[in-house]
Amino acid sequence: MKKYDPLKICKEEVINSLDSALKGLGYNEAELKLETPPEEKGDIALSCFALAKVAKKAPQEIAQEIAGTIVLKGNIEKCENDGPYVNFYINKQKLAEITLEAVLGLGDDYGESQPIGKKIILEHTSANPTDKLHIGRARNPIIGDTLARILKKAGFDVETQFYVDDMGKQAVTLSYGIKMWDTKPPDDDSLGPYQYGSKLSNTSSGAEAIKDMLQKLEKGDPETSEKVRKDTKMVMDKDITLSLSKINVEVDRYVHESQFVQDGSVEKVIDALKKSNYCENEEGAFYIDLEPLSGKKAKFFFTRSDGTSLYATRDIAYHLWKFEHCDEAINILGEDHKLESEQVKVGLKILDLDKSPEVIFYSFVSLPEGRMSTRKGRVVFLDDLIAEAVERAKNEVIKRREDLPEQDIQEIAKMVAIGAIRYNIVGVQPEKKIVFKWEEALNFEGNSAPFIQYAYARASSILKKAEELGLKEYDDYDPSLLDHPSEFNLIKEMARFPETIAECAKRRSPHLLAAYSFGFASMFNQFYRDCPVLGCDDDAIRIVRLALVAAAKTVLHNSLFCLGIEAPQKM
RNA sequence: GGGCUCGUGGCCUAGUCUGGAUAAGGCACCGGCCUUCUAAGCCGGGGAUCGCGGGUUCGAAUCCCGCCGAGUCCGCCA
Repeated sequence: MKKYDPLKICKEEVINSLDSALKGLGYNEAELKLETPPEEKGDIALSCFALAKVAKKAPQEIAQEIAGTIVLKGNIEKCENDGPYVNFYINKQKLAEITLEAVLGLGDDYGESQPIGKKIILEHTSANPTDKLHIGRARNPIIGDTLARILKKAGFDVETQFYVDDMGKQAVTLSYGIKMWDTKPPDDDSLGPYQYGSKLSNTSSGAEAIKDMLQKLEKGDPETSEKVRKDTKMVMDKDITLSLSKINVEVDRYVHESQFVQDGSVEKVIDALKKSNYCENEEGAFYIDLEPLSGKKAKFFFTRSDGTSLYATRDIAYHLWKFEHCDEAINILGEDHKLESEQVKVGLKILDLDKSPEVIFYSFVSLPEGRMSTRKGRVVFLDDLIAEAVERAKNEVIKRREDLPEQDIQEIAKMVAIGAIRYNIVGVQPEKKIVFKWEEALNFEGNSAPFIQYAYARASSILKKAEELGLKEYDDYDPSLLDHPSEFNLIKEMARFPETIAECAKRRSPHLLAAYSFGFASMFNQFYRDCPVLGCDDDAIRIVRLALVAAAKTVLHNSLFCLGIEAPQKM
């Protein structure tokens, strides 16, 4: 497996020679942490501060000793002492050889790890099926889908799930809004069915009707269940699943909340929680006191006084089911769900489950005017963002490529627009809040998806022209002919891809992949400037550069794929 | 008021987990590069008391404490 990870091969060689050198010098218990030195100071470095502490010697001295005794072999050609550091230099031609072999040999599989044999259920989005998605909620599928793609590449068996809330007050409110629409439509035509139901819930008759429907729903009344299912499905199909597919997000499984009420598992959760020592009762409603269990000064109500369940109660049943089907569960949730998530974790612990979901919380997206609010009409919907992005991208394409037919322009505009949206959101750490600005969300240059797509299009264009020139065979390239720094920088960055994927998966950090992809595209652009491929007058060099371009194209493709961004052949 | 999160050039972000080599990019600004594979690109330049104050350490953007500012939660809502 390690032969698929060129950088790892080199690092292991460094570790092996360090091991023997350190043993020879009497530093037996050393734990070796390798780092990446600044440019021009080699490829792999060992800092000797930790050793200095154990050996009670100056780190400079130790570094010097190591550099003096180390025996190098394989792909490492040089080792230098620089102050408290030992810097290792990889043989550039050899790195080129093993990297190109790995990338060209594996193609789309380059960067992929062997199957780990672990199943992860990754729940994301799970937006209320009451309304269309706005850009704040859109952070959820973008983080979730990207992470799912990365985890798959890293060897996990991943299933993504969307938890459809077809129970509870909001679902009933939607249904009631739709029901009343026929009898007496709202005066205010800006209201959607959910907002209408919500408005009616402020009247005593509305509140009464909703409460009545809710009880029927929870007791499994067939007519009510059927209506709510139908109404929520309508919103899911029309407003949510469709929007998600526009940004390249396909969810593997939609899990309905009602399932857990109907199969009795929610009832079992309630019974079990009631037996807990931390359970208390307030006017007929049951709750768990969270303070002794998690230090949070809050009451976790898991039934209403009429005995019906609450959201977190049902979520516990869902998680019990989840853990019957996976080894690890990851949830992507808005930061407003922190307490609810804590309730679920506490509930699972009370029910003696030793597993707990790992949760990634993201901060809200706000507008420059302030927090988004549907009620105040201060909101940007995902569909509108997409439409605007496609429109602007189309103008950009037309500006540059008036030669292309309408259909190509449209396709490229779509790829660029969706890419820009996804990249812009996934590039930021989830816990940082985002203030939405059109010019940033639709940024098409610099650190953006189109920058990466452009590098891909350039690589594609070279290969296509090569083929037209009859140069489609470059299997017998000779890596030893490479010697330009831009070629080696590109190779080095390429060699880092498998490690990057593994790191992103381990840290559950999709934003690191965005940064890597941008850096790699930048390397490619520098190579493009410095090293003519088709125009190269030496046949053999042209061949090896073609191989390099093909490999770069593969890495760009694999990066973009994991980011859920399409790779255009031309733009 | 209490809990959790965030604070890095004019603006946006990486680096924080795991403390180490001159704090890394992008946008904007200034100056260059299209008779050679797509200028959505490339090269150069200016611009940072890493919110503030203490502490730990040979060494702190990074770890600890306090303060200030912002977000979020503290519903028999989801």
